[in-house]
Amino acid sequence: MAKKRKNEASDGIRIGDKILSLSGYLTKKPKIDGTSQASNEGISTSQEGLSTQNEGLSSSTEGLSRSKEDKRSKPVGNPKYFEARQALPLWTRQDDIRQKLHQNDVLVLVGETGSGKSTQVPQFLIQEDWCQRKKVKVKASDNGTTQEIAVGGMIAVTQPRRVAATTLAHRVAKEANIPGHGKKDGERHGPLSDGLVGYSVRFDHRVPKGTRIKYVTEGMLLQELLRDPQLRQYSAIIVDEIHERSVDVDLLSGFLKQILAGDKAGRGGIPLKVVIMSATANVGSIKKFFSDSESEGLYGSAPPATNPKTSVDFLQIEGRQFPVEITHTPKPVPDIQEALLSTLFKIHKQESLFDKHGRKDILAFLTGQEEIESAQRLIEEHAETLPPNVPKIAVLPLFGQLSMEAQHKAFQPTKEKNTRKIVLATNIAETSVTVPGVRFVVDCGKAKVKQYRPRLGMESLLAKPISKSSAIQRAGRAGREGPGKCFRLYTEETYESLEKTDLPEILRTDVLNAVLTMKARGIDDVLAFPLMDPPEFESVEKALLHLHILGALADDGSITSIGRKMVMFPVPPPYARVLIAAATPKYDCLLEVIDIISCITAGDDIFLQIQSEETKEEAEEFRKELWRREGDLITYLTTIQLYSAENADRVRWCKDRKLNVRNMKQAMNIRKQLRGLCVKQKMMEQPPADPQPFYPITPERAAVILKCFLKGFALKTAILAPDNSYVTAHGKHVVAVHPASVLHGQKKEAIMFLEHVYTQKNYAKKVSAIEAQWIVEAVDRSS
DNA sequence: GAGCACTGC
Repeated sequence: MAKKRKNEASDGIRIGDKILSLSGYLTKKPKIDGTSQASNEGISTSQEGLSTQNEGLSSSTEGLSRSKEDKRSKPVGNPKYFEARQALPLWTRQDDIRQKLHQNDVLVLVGETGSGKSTQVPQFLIQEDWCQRKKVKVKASDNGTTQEIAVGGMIAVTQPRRVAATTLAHRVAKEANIPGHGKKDGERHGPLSDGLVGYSVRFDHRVPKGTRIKYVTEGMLLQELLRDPQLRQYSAIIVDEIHERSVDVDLLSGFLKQILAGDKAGRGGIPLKVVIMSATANVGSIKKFFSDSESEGLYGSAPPATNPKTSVDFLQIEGRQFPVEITHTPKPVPDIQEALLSTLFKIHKQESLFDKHGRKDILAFLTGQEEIESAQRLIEEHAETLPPNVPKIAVLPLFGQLSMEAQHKAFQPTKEKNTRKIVLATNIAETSVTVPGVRFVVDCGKAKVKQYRPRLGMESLLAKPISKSSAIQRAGRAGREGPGKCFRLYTEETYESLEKTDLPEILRTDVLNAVLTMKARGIDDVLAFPLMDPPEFESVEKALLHLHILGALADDGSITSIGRKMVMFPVPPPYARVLIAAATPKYDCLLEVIDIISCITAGDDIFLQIQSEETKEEAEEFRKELWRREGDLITYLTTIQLYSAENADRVRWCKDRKLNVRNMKQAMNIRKQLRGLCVKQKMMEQPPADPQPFYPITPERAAVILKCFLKGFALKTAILAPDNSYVTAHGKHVVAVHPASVLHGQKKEAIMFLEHVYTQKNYAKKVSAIEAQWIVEAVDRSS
């Protein structure tokens, strides 16, 4: 992998009439002398293959006394769960795990679904000597005085999703807490009040006194890093589900690598142990990333590594999966819908509805809503023609934009006795949710992926071939409850031609937030930051320039006070910039801006798409009261203001207007969080509590709010051309107003859009009507 | 006239 820095010569970049010097953060740091790093001592790497045969044997006893180990192999915690825990594939390997971490700082653990790694590994480690809290003396960095602090004692387990973190915490709390111990009077809600196990996710924190194991979302640990760069309260960090490769986990890996390679002075000499857990076996690059002492940054320079020896070990645990028989098509299929239909009905006719393991339902992976809905129609039509002696079919769609109830239906067994369930799902069923009862998987081999194009400054959302790893994951969904079958609607050659793994998110998204995250955590030379998959130089450069335009970075590339303020808000940097502008006397519209940003960042659109024609008319009658000529942002504002003024039945209110109830609730959570943060940042006074009476916003006020949004989105504007198309002010692309926008089909002098996605066309989403003159004013930094 | 999936003191 050539990580050569391009554009070495660029010493200034023109933005409008301004030349920005990049010398401050594009200079290559001198490479650290390699002599001490050249030796490989201490790096004991992979023992793949061997380790799986070791099952049941606790191998070597070096470094640990035998008797101690024996004692530890017995479960600690609630006896009620001993039997289930001892049956887990991981159980017999616990001495191995302890041994490896006793000798090494990093353990890469591969364990398939059902191996029990997320629940058991922290429990195996918590009693280790190195995992105990210790009092140490550290020198304060500012005045050089020595102070005594406590280091370690806790284990953090990171998860990509909030639900995973909270459910795992509850599960482990039940297992680990000895009943009746430590429970205080009046604390009767759930085992988490006992201590030992806690969790911390956005909007929900339960970290009782005495917590030793803490489940957190990846973003939450990144946030903790802002306060404590050495993660001093932790003895170990367990990074779970690293194979999902979120941007957050990539950044976290970089910071962990730096802590591991650092001189440990900030931790009073106490090392941090790291367990990296993956459900897929292709962890070669991850092992290499953590063991390479000659750590390459994005473009070849190294972090200050005073302790180059990071020893990495490896262990693979077999999962608890039933075998899945995989069938490919002999020839490429010309029509996916046709192939799907014939495969589904072949399975349905040939396979029994039940066996000793239970139901035998079908899960089909398709690309998106449109494909799912047309397939549903075809299947239902064809099902009508089935002879009466064949079981019936119930088709259930499953995708993110569906209501909670509709999604729930896909998880529940069919009520009718003689009926087979066919779930037609997007990628949501690959990672986020598990559909019970599935014994057959049909895989179309594609998925829609969002990809950021740094050069165009826009995203695309298109169906692309999945990776091998994803295909294996999909097939695995057939073997959770009994032996299964997977039918791939593509040839074996096509499978062999697939990429090994998916493109990690950091290579698919705008790195704007990632770069600001690094800058705020003391990374001056972001190009030297260690990443498993460094983005292209141009992407980083674009992000740096964009952050400079937003005022988050100074001319020399250092973070500004605005930038520091921006990272306090859990929203993308342009939104954070708008929040800060809204608090200034010039705009003075913070409450309204918080309302709008809450709606936008609550998830997908708060307005549900309307399925049938009849409900459409009805809902549109209700929605008319929300629509505003100024565009989508002011429409969101009106919506959330009316929603929060609603006293009677908010769920009913949403249903009438076809609003996503879940997202509206989420928006209210975000609103509360943002208001709290703004009060804390002294950007406003404590606002009055809900419900507040609703007053429709005046056009003048709406103009102020939109001007304020331009402080974050001046680049995302377009002007109406003589041919009635909108041409972007930046880049001169033609954009069409997305059909979901209230401004769709309307002609305005100019528009501002918060999102820019290529699907069928170049679409502008979250659109507002503006005046061309406002764009000029917004770009002027002095105002 | 169109909508992969997550997430953040």
